[in-house]
Amino acid sequence: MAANSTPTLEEVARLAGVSRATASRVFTASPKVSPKARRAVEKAAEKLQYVPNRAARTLVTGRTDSIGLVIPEPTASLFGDPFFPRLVRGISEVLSRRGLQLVLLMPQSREDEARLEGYLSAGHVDGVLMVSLHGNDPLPERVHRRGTPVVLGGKPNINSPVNYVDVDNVGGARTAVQHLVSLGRRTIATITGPLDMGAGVDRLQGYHDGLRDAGLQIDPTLEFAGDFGQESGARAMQELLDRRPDLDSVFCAADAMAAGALEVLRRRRRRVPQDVAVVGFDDSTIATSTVPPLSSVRQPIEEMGREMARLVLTGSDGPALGGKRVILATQLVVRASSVKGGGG
Amino acid sequence: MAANSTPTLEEVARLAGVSRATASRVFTASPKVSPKARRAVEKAAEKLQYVPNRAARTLVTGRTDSIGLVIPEPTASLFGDPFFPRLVRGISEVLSRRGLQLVLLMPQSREDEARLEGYLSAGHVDGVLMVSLHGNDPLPERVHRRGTPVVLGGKPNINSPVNYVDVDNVGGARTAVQHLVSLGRRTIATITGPLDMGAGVDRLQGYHDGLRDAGLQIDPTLEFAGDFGQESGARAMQELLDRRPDLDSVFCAADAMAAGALEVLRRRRRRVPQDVAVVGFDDSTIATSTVPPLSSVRQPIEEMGREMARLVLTGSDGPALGGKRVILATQLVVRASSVKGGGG
DNA sequence: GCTGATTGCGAGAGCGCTCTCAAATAGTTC
DNA sequence: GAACTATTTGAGAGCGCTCTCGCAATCAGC
Repeated sequence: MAANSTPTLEEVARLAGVSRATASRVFTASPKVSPKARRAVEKAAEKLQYVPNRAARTLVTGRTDSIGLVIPEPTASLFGDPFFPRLVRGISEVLSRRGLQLVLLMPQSREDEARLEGYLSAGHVDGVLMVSLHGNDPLPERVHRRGTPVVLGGKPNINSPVNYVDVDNVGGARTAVQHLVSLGRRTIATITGPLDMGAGVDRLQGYHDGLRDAGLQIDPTLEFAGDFGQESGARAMQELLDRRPDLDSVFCAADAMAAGALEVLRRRRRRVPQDVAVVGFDDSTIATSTVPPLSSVRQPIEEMGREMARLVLTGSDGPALGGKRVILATQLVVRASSVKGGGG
Repeated sequence: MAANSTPTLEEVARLAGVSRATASRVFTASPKVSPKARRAVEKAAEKLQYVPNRAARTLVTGRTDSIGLVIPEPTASLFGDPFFPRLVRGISEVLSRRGLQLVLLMPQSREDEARLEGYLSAGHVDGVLMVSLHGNDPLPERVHRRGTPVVLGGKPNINSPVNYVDVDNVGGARTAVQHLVSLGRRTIATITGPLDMGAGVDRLQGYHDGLRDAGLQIDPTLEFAGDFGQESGARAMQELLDRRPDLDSVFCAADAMAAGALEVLRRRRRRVPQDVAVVGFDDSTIATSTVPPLSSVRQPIEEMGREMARLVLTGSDGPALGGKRVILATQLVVRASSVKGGGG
């Protein structure tokens, strides 16, 4: 009934009739404690509802047993959809097994990012994962230099000593274009992502590669940049149709943009896929809810998460080995936006 | 050049030629330090790249200056869409101003939840926000009882002493039904959310209220439960059409379910809105990308986030006052799924 | 029943910081 | 310039925990 505040190890030890050291050993799963002493401590802890104070433990061990995942606000909004939970699922799978806690951090502003750097540097986490940063964000390098293991999700667009895991954006985009070519399309436009992001650049690269494979010309009038968002896809489609009424297909670097494009195509009375075939990227939930359903490039998001987690853990054991990178394969999913009656 | 590890306050103080206490005062923005001493400390800190060790500070102050936001995995997937970033934006807005760090926690499994309870109880955060838990999850109460301020987003479906903020689900659903009634619809079906969630129950309640307002009968054959997901909406719509081919409208407790319903209506050759009017809930991005665009009930998500943050902060100042609650108004957005040519 | 391992335990130092308290310094007033 | 008051400063305790060390207890071997 008494409102005593959180119990300490000291109190548990006293109640159990052992020393603080012995009680500590029970909670650190550390060597040899007699079954009798162990039971006594466990019982006392149970009775007092004892939970070890994390700050105290961290102070002495230097470990926090948690890993941070940094997702800048704009990213979170764009990938609204399953990207985010799927990534977390993959990461968690690996961390859970090791008893580590995942904490997500979403800076909303420059100001937040500054605080975040302090947070990460202050030893709040044992390692940091970051996804799809814009431009050449200095954060990963800064944190890396301070000795915290860092793993990026998505290739940084500057050369950087930081480890990263990425999906094969180039290959995926190339496959998408090859698919359109195999369908007999020859005037293939693209709505690119932001070109200050690795994914944006790489998907455009893959588009170019695909054209080259087929002996087609790269034509700037067939390219228009979006920002991965639906609105931008609609705007881009309008512009492209105005410029090139003869286009017979479009590769969109994101499903959301493809959804925007489909809307415009419908308004302009172009039949999909007969007049214009459309392929997206991400294979998000949007892909199955558009009319017609969207052919899209699927990414192994969970696997990316798992790989990121694995990488950050090897970093936090040994010294951070610089510049490790892992690239994961993508896969084309064909639906009715490119092949009449195609796919699910 | 020497690889000395993270500098301590001691070292900064020595370099600045002051005592540890004075140096500490500089970083805690605490009382009177002479400009001269302050400058010396700041210079030393800059030179050593000093960042205060958070664990040590927490150990003595008992504060962590961070607030946890718990989002169970299934929730994160369902609200794929902007819900999540918008909520975070609202919360961050308030926390940022106070210099607090928001950390997100996404338990993926029962096991994770157990660890999470430990994490929260171990004093890792000064307060906890939780959204849309299923059933009567014991976590909030447990954490609350341990003395950590807790605020729920969404009404818990059991009576609980825990503070919460919710949107007016009853009122929103009621308005949606009134809208359908005003359109002359009389056979109004509903696809409900999961009835072990507050939002599910309340929206059904609002549906009933709306019918009652209009003097219409509550008819169980017009109700079918979904899980807020698109698939479940499709299944529910099929079932409802089989049972009641005469229905002239349907209120869906989530946009994703409405999207599933629209798909089925299209397959069954029912024109929307002429034959069947559809209204969703959430006013998510899905609402504008369906064909036709979806009338939907908009929720003030950011405001909910802000309110949650404010509430948890008052809790962490004074003693946690039990059972404070805040309900925020919703708003109907009319589009073409209920009114021909209607809305955006 | 004595010696030498082996195992279980407690004493105590100390992680890096904040904060109280009293000493030192600077500033006023008559 | 003495007597005070206001302002800065430093010494030191201690937050709750882990972990090294050395001692006590147990056990095996002969």
